[in-house]
Amino acid sequence: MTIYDIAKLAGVSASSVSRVVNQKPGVNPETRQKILKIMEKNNYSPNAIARGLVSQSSKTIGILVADIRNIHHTDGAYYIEKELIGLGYCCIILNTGDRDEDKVHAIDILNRRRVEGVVMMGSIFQCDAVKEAISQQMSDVPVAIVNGWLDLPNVYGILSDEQGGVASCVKYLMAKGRRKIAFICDKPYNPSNRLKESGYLQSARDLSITPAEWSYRTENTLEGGYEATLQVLKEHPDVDGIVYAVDLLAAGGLQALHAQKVPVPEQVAIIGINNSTYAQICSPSLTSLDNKRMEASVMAARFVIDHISGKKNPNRMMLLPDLVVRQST
Amino acid sequence: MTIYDIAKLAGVSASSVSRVVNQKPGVNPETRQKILKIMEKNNYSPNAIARGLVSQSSKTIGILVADIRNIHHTDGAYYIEKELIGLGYCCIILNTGDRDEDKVHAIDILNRRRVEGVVMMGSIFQCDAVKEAISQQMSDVPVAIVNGWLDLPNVYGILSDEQGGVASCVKYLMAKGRRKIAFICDKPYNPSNRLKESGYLQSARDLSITPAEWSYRTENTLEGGYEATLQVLKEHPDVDGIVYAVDLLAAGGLQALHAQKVPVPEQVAIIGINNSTYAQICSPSLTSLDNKRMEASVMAARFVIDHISGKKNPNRMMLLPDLVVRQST
DNA sequence: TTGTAGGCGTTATCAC
DNA sequence: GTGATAACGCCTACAA
Repeated sequence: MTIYDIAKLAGVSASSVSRVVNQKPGVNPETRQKILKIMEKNNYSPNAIARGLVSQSSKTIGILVADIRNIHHTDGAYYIEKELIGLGYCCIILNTGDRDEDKVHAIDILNRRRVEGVVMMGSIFQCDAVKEAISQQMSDVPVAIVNGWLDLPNVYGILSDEQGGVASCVKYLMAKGRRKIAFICDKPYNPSNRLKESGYLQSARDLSITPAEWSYRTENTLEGGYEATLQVLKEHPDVDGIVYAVDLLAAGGLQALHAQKVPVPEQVAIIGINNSTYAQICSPSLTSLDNKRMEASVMAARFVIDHISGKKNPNRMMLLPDLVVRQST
Repeated sequence: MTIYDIAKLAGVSASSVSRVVNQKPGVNPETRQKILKIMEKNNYSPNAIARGLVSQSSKTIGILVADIRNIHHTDGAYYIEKELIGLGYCCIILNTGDRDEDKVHAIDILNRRRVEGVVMMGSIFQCDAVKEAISQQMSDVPVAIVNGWLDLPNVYGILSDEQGGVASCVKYLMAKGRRKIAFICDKPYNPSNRLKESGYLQSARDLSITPAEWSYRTENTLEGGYEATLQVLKEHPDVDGIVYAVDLLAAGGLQALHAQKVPVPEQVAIIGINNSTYAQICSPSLTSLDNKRMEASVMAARFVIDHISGKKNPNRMMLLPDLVVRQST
């Protein structure tokens, strides 16, 4: 059912139908009613693809996520979709995984579909491969990176002060009298994790330990946190505080501490990052660093929209995390 | 940059370029190389919108979710996207919320974009409003509903035996000697929850209680589970088992039981549903009903693809849940 | 092997 | 207030 079909049924031209569909003036009220009625009867629905072709606008935004199952990313996607849907945009969400070629491939897919903006969730998109792909293929649409940044004119970086955040976690534990503080990070060596690690290494210099020997890496799973924590306990029986790069790891660590009958927070105090539901569910509940992912996601969507509608924004900004104190410290 | 631009640069016609782009035969190898080189140099990328218009196929699938932040739904979306991306499809994910008009509106959006298939995640899409919208606007594309079903020729229902699942939870508790078993369900009165509730009510008839007085409803949040559990303890101090409709509620319940110094599972055994990460994180870890959401999601994607490629499948099928036993029982 | 012409469904620009 | 007509970028006969 096209505007031509409707036009034929109504005994008018396609242009008149188009005017009615788009609620434009310059059509006789009676004709309009007639057309409207026929459209309704045949439940006509305009073809967004044809519309996109002629108007040169897809009304589509791409969202790139390493893994949509990671709540931390999905939460952001929710707010982005919410911001955009009201403006007539749809979101195409692509899971890229963490391989460079797949990230570039995803950008290619979005480019072919002529998306009008892109939001990338996570620091793994802060890499040369993505930078090159953007500058080659998407140099004319806004790209916002949540928790990352690339030095290109059309890229907006909404960063979180991860380094300072982790440092504040360490300092909080120190203020509580802890001196043997370990750090357990998830594996992917992405910019975010590097910052977290360096935040730990720097602030831990004030401790009576060799920080590098107290910094661990493991898989971002419950088991990963469990195993790494056992290792910490084995290599450093005198540990009295652990900062985990992610709540999920802390949850796994908590189970390891329980298994070893180590009282939390009495003997070992622990802190997670993300302030997720996991942190609330754990027992004892987890003190966790709120790194403002939601706010960052909303900003990302706004920056993309603003760019489309010609409004200016700074290319780079940083949000400051807050520590949410619960029972584990 | 269009095929015409490339054609001009290469001194050939647009159709030759088109043939090269689509890797079709009937073009001189040398010409092909020349065109290829020019495409590369100008990093030409075909316009999927124009292509969609002429080929009458959007290569797009819509995914409807009440709330993408609900891991239970997102997990499914992940598998669906994974199945489809390799076939050249992209997914548009829409958060509908639970209001009928918003669900219908979402269907309208997908229809305008001429999606070639739809997957709806969750039983809330099993309702008359959606049924009417589908039969009016999307009667010619496959629609798969995960955990729901509508009696229309183009709709596939991949159901989970929620009723039997909850009944088996109750029976498992009975086999463990429990006799005072309560049921706490989340609020939305959707088909899934009705089935869960009736599964409880039926199997609880074998107990020495009045089931209706032991069946509760609350918000689907940690606090909801907490409060409802306190209420159960208050109204039925002799409770010795609780089945929660969702792991998150059980996690909240666990906190309430802890707060009231009720030992789990010694005094009260509890079971959740979904077998999510929450169940693993809790302490004690939660026995939980695995309702095969992942498998159902993969099936949904398959059915949609099969329908598009002309393969037949049953309109309705049911997956059987498994109980995953952990420490809470 | 190559090029031309028509059409996919819409919108926008003109005439009338 | 209306209706032709030409784009938009691509694909596919069909003709050369």
